[in-house]
Amino acid sequence: MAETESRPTNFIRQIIDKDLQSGLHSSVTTRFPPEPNGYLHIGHAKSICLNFGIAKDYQGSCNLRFDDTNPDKEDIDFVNSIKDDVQWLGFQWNGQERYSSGYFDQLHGYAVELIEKGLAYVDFSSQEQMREMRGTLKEPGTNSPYRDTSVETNLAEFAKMTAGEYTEGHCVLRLKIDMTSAFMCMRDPVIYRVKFAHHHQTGDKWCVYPMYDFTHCISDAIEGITHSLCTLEFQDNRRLYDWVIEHISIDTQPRQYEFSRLNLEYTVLSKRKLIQLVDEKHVFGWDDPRMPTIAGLRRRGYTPESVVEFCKRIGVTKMDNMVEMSMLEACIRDDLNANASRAMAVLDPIKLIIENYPDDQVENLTAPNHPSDENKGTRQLPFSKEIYIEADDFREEANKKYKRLVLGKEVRLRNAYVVRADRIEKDADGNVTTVYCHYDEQTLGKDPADGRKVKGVIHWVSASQGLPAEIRLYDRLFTVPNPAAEEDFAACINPQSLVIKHGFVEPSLADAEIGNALQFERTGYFCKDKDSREGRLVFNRTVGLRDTWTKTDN
RNA sequence: UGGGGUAUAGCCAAGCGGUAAGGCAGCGGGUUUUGAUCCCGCCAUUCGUUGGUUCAAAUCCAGCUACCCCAGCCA
Repeated sequence: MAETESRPTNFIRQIIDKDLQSGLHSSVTTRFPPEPNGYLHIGHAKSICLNFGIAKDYQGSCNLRFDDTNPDKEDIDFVNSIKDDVQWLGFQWNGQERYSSGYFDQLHGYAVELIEKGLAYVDFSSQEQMREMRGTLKEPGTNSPYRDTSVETNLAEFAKMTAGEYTEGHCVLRLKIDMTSAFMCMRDPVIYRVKFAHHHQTGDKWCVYPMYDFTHCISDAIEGITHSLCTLEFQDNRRLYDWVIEHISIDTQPRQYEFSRLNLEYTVLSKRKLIQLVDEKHVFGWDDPRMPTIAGLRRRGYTPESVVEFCKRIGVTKMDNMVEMSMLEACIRDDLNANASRAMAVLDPIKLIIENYPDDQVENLTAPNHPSDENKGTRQLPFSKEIYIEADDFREEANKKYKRLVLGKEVRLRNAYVVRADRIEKDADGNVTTVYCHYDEQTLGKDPADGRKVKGVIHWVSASQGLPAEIRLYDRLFTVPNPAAEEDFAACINPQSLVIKHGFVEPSLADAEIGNALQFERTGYFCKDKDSREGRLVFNRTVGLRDTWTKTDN
């Protein structure tokens, strides 16, 4: 595909360049740290490409770490799908995958250390009380009555928490920082809560679980992460990240840098909303081809190369953004134009009968699989007296701008002969059902000998040899560019996001591979769906061909 | 006067004191047995705004404006 050859340059790579030049670091270690509470989406792809891309370009390494500190929301199925998706994108993490839960013992030890230093305390205030004491954005908070509990008592109480002697919500372990800080996250943040939940990695070993802010920075430090990259909403949390690292006995010093998350028009990219789409059955599942998930894009026919290229094109900055869908579509078209084999399929068939063609003759025409890449070879295309053409490709009358078949005029059948439409048959509703025509048998592979010009070319499928197929056409999932900004985003789901056609495809597609990209000429890019069964072909439209005609004229 | 961030074309985005890259989209034209592809051309006298410093400012300074994030025992 047409890749932008230059290496990406962005503010994070500039920081890394500086750190390497100054000798602060001699190598780079990054990490991709998803919480296994859902499937990965295209926004995660941006982070994956950033983290793994940096590791690759700087000869460093990138860890895959599951940030699994909240067993209520997490599931082993999600960790498996995430591993699959990262590998599908073409990246390999350093060694085994890691888990924050793998550090629970160490994390607990650091919590005890902070208690011993008088920097953490067990708080028995209710959640409501804690909220009141936290203050507001403009007013400082007030100290908890438990803030001055002795170290010995705190040690004992935390031990009891850990031993399961307190119920959920009864108490938490908090850091003792500053209840008047302008950073809300520094107002004595909770770092451990009681939770009697089964964990997919640690089972029932724990009934206290550490919070994100306490876990993430320490996990980074344990793994020797040099540059911890996350999204903008964690900018305030960086103060807490640094505070924790500074106050525990650990000798590495990871630094956090934040970049803006991806927003894509006409879809949603928040885990919560995607979960809702699946749970409320607005889509058929996480891998529904309309979903912006990696699994959905894959099933839709997007290639890993196209997704990586997209991430390269959108760049990495700190600016809030809303990327147009056309950017993503351009990436997959670039890839598939170069790499997809061509085929013919008729989505809205009407019959075309060639009256001067022998009744039972079936001719095997040879067609190239790609217009410019001869290495892709050729295929056999059976031609017969009765064929299907697209209903849109015929009109009883039309102006000269219409380059298809018109009654009394000629058109080229792609890879075959020139035909002239003579008469038609209509159904009760007045729709054309059959076009009768004559073909010029001298026009196979060459223009008419008498020099007459035939400007139009239309695709077709032999009626007797073609295979019936279900063809699924996808459109944007939402009717508005920014559904996340709506009061009820689910109310903006596009009712036309899936349109099913029953058409015919050329017989060479009988054993197409699931997911393998094809171009249905003049129509778009497609791939066979996993729902296909013996005798029941199902194709997904990945993206239509660029179309500068139906847009303007018609 | 809570704090933290961000402002360059319709969208994404380079730029880092020396006179506005690139991509997407769009618009013209050429080639074409895909209205695709490909090719050629056009598309910011101006960088949120107002001042200041300078021979020189998108880049430095000050004020202003707009937008995003923060008051989970979520991440």
